[in-house]
Amino acid sequence: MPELPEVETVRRTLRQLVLNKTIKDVEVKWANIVKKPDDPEQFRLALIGQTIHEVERRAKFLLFVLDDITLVSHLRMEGRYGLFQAGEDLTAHTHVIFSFTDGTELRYQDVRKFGTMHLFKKGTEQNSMPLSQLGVEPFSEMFTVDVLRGAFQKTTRNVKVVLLDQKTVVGLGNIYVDEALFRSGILPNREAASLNDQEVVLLHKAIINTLQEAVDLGGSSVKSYVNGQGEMGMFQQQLAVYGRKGEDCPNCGTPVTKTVVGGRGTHFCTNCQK
DNA sequence: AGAAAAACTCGGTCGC
DNA sequence: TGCGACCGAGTTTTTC
Repeated sequence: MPELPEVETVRRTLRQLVLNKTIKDVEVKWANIVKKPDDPEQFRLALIGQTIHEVERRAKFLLFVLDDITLVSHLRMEGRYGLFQAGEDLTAHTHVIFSFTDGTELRYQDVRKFGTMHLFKKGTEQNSMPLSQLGVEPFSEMFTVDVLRGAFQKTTRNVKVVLLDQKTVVGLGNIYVDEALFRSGILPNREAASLNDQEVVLLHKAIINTLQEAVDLGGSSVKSYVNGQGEMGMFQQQLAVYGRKGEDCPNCGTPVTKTVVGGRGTHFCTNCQK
């Protein structure tokens, strides 16, 4: 579930909790979370003694910047981080534990075990998967109307699929794609190349506004998401169509429709979106 | 080359 | 109640 607003909120809340802490030990309880290096013991040894200098975000990835390595972490559907005291009872689904020298622990919990962690020599993380193919950040000045228009014009895919593809603009997932398309009055299954200039401008603005408002409200707690301090987000209350099949469109009152587009559950208003 | 499809990661849920 | 099939989100890999 975590898309850009949720990951950004986790980053901000977690940052205050772990900055300047030094890793004393690491316990990997579910090895498949760790994708690089292959061997969880190498992962552990590389992290011991490292201090967290910054927590950054790229697309939907969290980056823990350490002394000379970067830990790249993706929460996928239900991954979450929390700070605990050493010795506190282990909560269910705890798969990786970072113990700090001050007696606290950063624990990674993930019911689905879909999350991933990669270690890189600091500065090399952008050059290889999973970060190397990512498009522009939506809040960056690099995200222009022209970038969006260019991506739309060169494809036969529908607009929702293009927006979910992280190679153009990053950070949108199923929730915020549906919301941004609703705000711009565009049907999700429209062929991307069929959008006119005005529609691209509206959509560009809607993407930025939707994500920014969601960040401002701490993300959307649709299923299990909480931030680094265990708090829920508030943006789920602002969702116009996502997860609201059959409910009244907030704009016109028409019941919200749910279909499948690009293999994903897709919500929209047949009256407001063309 | 680009796009579509499949694979991958799992526990929860559904239907029989 | 048991159990296999299926679902889902985001990404990577494979196939077309």
